[in-house]
Amino acid sequence: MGRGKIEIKRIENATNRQVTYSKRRTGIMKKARELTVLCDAQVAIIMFSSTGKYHEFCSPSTDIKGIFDRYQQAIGTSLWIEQYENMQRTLSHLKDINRNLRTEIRQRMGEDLDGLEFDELRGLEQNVDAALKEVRHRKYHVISTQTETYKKKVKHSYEAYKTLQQELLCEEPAWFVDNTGGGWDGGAGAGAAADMFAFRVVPSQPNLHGMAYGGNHDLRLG
Amino acid sequence: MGRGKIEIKRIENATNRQVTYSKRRTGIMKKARELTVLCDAQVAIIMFSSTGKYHEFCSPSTDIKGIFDRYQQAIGTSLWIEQYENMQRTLSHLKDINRNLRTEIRQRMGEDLDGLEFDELRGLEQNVDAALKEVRHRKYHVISTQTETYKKKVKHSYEAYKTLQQELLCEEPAWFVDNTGGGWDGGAGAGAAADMFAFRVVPSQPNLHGMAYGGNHDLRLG
DNA sequence: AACTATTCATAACA
DNA sequence: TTGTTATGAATAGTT
Repeated sequence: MGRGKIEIKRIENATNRQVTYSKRRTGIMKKARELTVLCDAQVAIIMFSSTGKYHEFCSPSTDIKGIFDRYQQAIGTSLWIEQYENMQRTLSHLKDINRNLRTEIRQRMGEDLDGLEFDELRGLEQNVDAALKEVRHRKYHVISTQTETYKKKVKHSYEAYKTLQQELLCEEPAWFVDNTGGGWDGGAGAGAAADMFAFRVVPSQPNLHGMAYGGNHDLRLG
Repeated sequence: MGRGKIEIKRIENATNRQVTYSKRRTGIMKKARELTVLCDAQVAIIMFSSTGKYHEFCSPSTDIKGIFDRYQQAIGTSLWIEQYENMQRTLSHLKDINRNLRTEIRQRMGEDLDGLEFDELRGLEQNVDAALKEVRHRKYHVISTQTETYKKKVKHSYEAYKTLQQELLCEEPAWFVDNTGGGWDGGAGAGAAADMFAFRVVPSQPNLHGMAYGGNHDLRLG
């Protein structure tokens, strides 16, 4: 079809190649459109020229993605579907784990215990009891560490004050005398620290901030 | 081209349509192959006939997936990417939630407490303490329910025995006399139930079966 | 981008 | 189905 038969091999002349690509591409697209109409078929064509230019054809009433999804189904399984189904599996596995974790937390909070056997309840009790001891231990550790820290701070503060007082009394006693009325003593350090904790600890809320141990979790699935 | 020009519209005769589909399909595939060779192009074609039969063409040195990946790049972004990224997001969100849940469980087990403030520790302690009370309460409920059940069973059993004994003594006293030596009494019911629990409860393992509250969880991510 | 001499694809038929 | 063939379409080389 043309002024002479041509051999089907790569056209070396780049211009010629480009022209032929353009003409034949149009021809194929037309044929595809005709096939679509005449035979009620679904057709998708994607083409890249040697210069990287891109063209596509797709029968109406669908799109490339639609035909490709169908193609993947037809071909059995593969390409993205495998990847996709893997993710789906991972997802539902994660959801299962999630559900179990939430159940365990609720049970560790003393909820949803109806399904448990006696032995399980006893095990849970022992475990929670042990945990409670651990938490208390840690709490005491933290409070005593903080207390020590405050004792040291107060002590340092007191020493700094003493030093300053000495220096001032030597150099300029007059304006400082008024402030000596209340007085400081070494024992005040520990006392102040203890008071501070008494204040911080006792009146604060039973419920926690941060990780919300008050059972305020969103226990639905995310 | 053919023994007469045809109008480009759906061929109503199904057989004709099928024949035309087959012939024209072959034609398009040939054209595509020629384009591939002549113009050094990449071509992918997917076709579905109206009867659902599937055919494809793909230029050599690549495959359908390859061309589609290139297509998606060319078109910018889209098709499955959005879907895929949604799943990816959901997945990593679930992983985050799981990690938090595991952390909470560990903390409720008395582990990983180093990062907690004093207030958090105090809240955790109160919460675990309350949970412990709940679990104990439930445990006592279960054991007392079971005890009641056993009491009733033993009582019924005893009554059945009494009835049977009465009937046998009236009708055929001879062969039954040997078995009366051990004797049953009303109080034995409660006693037997209590013994059974003593046996079931005391020697069993500290660790639990089933949900494994012994801390035997796989706390890595699934 | 048009033109046209050719070859090719295929509609109807067997 | 598959093959044949008369005919319309596609297009290679040219302008």
